Amino acid sequence: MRIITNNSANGLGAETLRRRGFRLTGPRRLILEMVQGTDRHPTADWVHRQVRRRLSRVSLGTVYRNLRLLVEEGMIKELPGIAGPQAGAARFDGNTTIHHHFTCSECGGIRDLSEAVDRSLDRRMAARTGLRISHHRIEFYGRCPACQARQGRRRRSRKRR
Amino acid sequence: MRIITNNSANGLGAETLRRRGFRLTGPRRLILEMVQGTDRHPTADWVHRQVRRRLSRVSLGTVYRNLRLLVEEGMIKELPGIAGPQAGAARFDGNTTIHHHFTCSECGGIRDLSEAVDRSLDRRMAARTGLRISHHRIEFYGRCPACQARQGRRRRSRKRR
DNA sequence: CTATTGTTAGTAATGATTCTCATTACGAAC
DNA sequence: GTTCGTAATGAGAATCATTACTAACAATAG
Ligand SMILES: [Mn+2]
Ligand SMILES: [Mn+2]
Ligand SMILES: [Zn+2]
Ligand SMILES: [Zn+2]
Repeated sequence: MRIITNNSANGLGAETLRRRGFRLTGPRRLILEMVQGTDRHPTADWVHRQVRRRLSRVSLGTVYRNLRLLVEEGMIKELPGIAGPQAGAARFDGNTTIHHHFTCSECGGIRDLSEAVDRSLDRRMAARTGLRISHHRIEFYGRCPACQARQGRRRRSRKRR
Repeated sequence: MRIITNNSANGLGAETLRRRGFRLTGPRRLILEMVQGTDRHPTADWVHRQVRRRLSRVSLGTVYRNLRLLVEEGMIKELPGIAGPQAGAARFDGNTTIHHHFTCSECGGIRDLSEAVDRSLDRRMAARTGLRISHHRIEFYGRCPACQARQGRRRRSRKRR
C-alpha cells in the first residue's frame, strides 16, 4: 500500500490524505504530529523549530505550505488572530472540535475551554437578525494564573512564542 | 484654549486628549473621524485612503501611529484578527461599547450585532475554570445577505478592503 | 526669546507569509 | 530496474502589514 499504516488514531487524517491522493511524507507527517501533539496553539515558526529537531532540513516554506494544506483538508484548524502581545502571527489548533478559548492578555497564551458550545445561540441570533449563521466562537480574555503569579512588576515581558 | 472647541459629541475624546496633553491635530482629527464615522471596521489602509481625500499629504505611518494612540486612549478599539478572506490586517472599530460581531466568511465583511452582552457568562466561566476573566467577545460566522444573493458562481471574488 | 516637547512626512527596516523555480522523491507503467 | 509524469521540497526572492527612525516643523512653557 502506498499510504500510512499507523496513524490510525486520527482516522480522518490518513483517510482524507488517501482520498485526495496526498502522500503522508516525512515533513508532512511531522508537521501534523506537532500540531496535534500540543495544546499550545502554535505558530508556524514554533512548528518549524519542532520539526527541525527531527528532520533538520525542512524549510519554513514547507511548514507553511503544509499547514495551509492540512487546514484546507480539515485536519487542523487555524485560529483567527488573537488579541494581546504576539498578535500578527497565525496560530494553528490540532483540536478540530468546536470549542472556545481563553487568551491571556498579558503573555498571549491560549487555553482550550472544554465547556459545551451552545448551538441554540446561533439559531436565536439568526432569528433575531435574519442572518444565516454557520457557527460562532467565543474568546475569553483575562490574565492567566502564571501571569497573575509574577505580580505587576516585570509586566510587558514578551515571552517566546 | 488650546484644544478643540467642537467634537463635544464624543466627550471622552477631547477630554482625554486634553488631560494627556495631546493636540487634536488635522491628521489626528481626520483619522478619528474616519474610524468613528463608519461601521465597516476599517483597516489602516482604508483609513489612510479616506484621510488623504482631505489632507493629501498624510503618511501611512501617521495613520498607524495615531490609530494605535487612539486605541491606547480608549477612543477606538482594535478588533483582534478576523477569520476569512483579508485576514492579516488589523481592523479598527469606532464603537467602543462592548458588542459582538458577525463576519461573512466569504467577503470578510464585518457587522455589529446589537444584542446585549451576557456578563454572567464571564462569571460562570470563571467559576468553572478558576480563571480570572475580564471579558469575552463572540464572533458569529456565516454568509452575508449580499454574498448569498450572488449565488455560488463568482465565489472567491476578493473584494477591496 | 529660547528650550522643550509634540507631530509629522518620508523612508528604511522588520516580521510574517507567500511565491517562484530548480531539484528531488514517488509511484505507475513499461 | 529504467522511464516518465506528477507531487513535494528547499532555498531564497517577493510581498504585505506594521514599526522604527530621522530630520524638520510647530506649539508651548518659562
Ligand atoms: Mn484550541
Ligand atoms: Mn464593531
Ligand atoms: Zn499569561
Ligand atoms: Zn459577504
